[in-house]
Amino acid sequence: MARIDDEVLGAWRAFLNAHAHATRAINRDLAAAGLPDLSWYDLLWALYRQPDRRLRVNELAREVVLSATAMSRFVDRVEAAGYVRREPDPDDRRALKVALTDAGVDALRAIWPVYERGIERHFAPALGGSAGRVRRILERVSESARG
Amino acid sequence: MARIDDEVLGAWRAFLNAHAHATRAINRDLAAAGLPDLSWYDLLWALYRQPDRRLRVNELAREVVLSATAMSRFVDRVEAAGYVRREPDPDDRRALKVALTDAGVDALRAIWPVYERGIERHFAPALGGSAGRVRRILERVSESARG
DNA sequence: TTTCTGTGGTTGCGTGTGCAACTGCTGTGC
DNA sequence: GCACAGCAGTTGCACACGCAACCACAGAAA
Repeated sequence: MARIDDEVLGAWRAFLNAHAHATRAINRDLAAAGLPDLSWYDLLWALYRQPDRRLRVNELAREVVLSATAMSRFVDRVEAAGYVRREPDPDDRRALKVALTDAGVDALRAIWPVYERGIERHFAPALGGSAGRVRRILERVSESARG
Repeated sequence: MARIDDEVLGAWRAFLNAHAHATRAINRDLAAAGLPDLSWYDLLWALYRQPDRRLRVNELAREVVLSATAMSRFVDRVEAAGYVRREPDPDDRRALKVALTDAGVDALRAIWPVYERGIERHFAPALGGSAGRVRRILERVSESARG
């Protein structure tokens, strides 16, 4: 049933399992602390990274790998929580800028310690000294699958 | 905002992105070929691996990392497609065995070529010669996150 | 200008998911 | 034997997702 290299297939299966277990574990930790989902952090962090802390809905969707539909509704929820605000884009009247609010920055800071600890406990130890190598490999995966 | 090693954090973010892009790419290929989702393959394959091609709903859920709820309904769909059959478990009248049917084996064989090609195109090239190393690292991630 | 193609964002619909609550059964403790 | 804690599996509910269809606007073409 397997013609491709067994180690490659094994790596793929391990990849799927590792992702499922690691994200579940971290989301469990976050929920236990009464904090929102991992994906909320990713969204807020994507905005925080920007010089003006703003991104169009579209760009945000690409940034956290979500469909435009899902992002539209996701922004609804995060906006209802007060962490972001939709603003008209002066350069393009079709578009909307999603702007990080102060409450959003607070949320980011509240989530990070638990998230960080999750990464440290569930992910980092397995890397040993190969973090850089693993990073480059996984970035290549993103790259070649994005097309 | 980041106290942990930047390479570790970078590896984590690359991990999330790689997973999102790779599974999307492969699911897109499968859908284009009129084939079911990647997760269907995983379910069928988990059964195929067993000596008697049977697993309890519970075990199946652990195998493909899904909640019992989700698995119950997932089995509904796959059973409706004729790829598996629910059978009473003679050893425990609470439990049900999910048995792979011949049509399920056919489905497995139909899906595999497209799936394989997806792995070869979107995942394997990035590994270079490190498939074994990556596999072991990711298996350790599963391990330490499963608790 | 006017038209036409295309893009940004949202919404209706069908579908997938988890949690909590439930049924039916197991197995231990008494 | 009989109660009772606990597990296997399913279901009601609330919520998240993608696709296709839609509206408003942009930008090139004529």
